[in-house]
Amino acid sequence: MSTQPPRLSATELAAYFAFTEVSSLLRHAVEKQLKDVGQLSYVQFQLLARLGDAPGGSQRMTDLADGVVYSRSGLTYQAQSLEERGLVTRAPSPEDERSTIVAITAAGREVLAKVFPGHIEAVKSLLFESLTDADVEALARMMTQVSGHLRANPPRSAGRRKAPTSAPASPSASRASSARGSVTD
Amino acid sequence: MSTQPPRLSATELAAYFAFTEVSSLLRHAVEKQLKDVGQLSYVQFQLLARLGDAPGGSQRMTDLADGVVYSRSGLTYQAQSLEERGLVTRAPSPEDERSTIVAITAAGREVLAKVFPGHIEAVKSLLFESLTDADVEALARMMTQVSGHLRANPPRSAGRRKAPTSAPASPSASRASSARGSVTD
DNA sequence: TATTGTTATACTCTATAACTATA
DNA sequence: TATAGTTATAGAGTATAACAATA
Repeated sequence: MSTQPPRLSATELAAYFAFTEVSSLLRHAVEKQLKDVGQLSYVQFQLLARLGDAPGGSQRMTDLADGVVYSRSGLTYQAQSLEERGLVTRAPSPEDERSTIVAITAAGREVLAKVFPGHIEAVKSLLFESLTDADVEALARMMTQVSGHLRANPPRSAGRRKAPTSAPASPSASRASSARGSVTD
Repeated sequence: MSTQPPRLSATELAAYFAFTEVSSLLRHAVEKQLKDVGQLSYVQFQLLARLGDAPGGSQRMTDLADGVVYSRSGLTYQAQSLEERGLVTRAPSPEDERSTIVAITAAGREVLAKVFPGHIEAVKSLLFESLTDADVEALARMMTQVSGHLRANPPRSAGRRKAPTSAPASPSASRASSARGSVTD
């Protein structure tokens, strides 16, 4: 009824389906492992892992959120949950009293350590076991490439506005600032 | 503290992280598009798409579930939701009165058609745009391989039991039967 | 008894909007 | 006014267990 619908080649379709299936199964398995072994959701694991890597084991809420893709309130929710379990602490930043500094505790590191082996094993056996070294290298290159592309082109609506019917976007300013893939998007 | 922890090579790590990030961002973008354009969750889209491909546009609940990885109740929930919106119908099978046959409706196909272009475009621009044809082919091969591997080796606990501390599970029977990667696992 | 599916229920997660406080 | 974070709240999704009906 309008512009030619975009198409995927047979190879692209196959790649997309298989990619989707793999990531879905892998994610599912990993989530189960994290939950079974460490009572952690995937997001919580990511947060802990980030903190574990961060210098000083701590980060501001905003920086933590960056990349974990959730809403601010979602991060607060998870951080609270982790704090209640004693895996992280939260304290106002001395430098900027508006900020909250989240820091991983020893207990947090323990959980991380407890969970890691199984996590890695799962990834190894599920994702890498059936790939050659060359494949893994190619995969790393491709995914890094795509990932960079995604970071550079923050997916907007990802399916452009429906029929706008009205003005083709007079920039109401405000939005723009979101610059680097902030929390929500 | 026990057996040598498994390790990932630097390349594997990079591949895993990038893979994870890509699949996460892609999934997020696709979910947004499906929701914006067709008020569909990803699962609902998958169900509709399956039905759309199925001969006669219909399938048994059990067969539908197979591969979508959710619990039976979860499928019932989604099927109900789709039925309420008139996108599918549900009726007992004539052959086996225990079974429920789910069939996509014309309205269901319309939604599918409405959602498809944006979906494909998103996949194209987010996943494939930065890859060469050769890359796509390699990706398809790898993912198909891994996917086959995963289907062959249904991820069990994916992270062996913790220290049981108590009774190591006296099998209350019942459970075992789940045989072929059924719904739940 | 085993299988198919639904219901009841509880819980986790996410998102929006309103709000507080600092800058 | 803009930024950082929290709270209140509502809604979607998932899982478990109990259940009903058919095979």
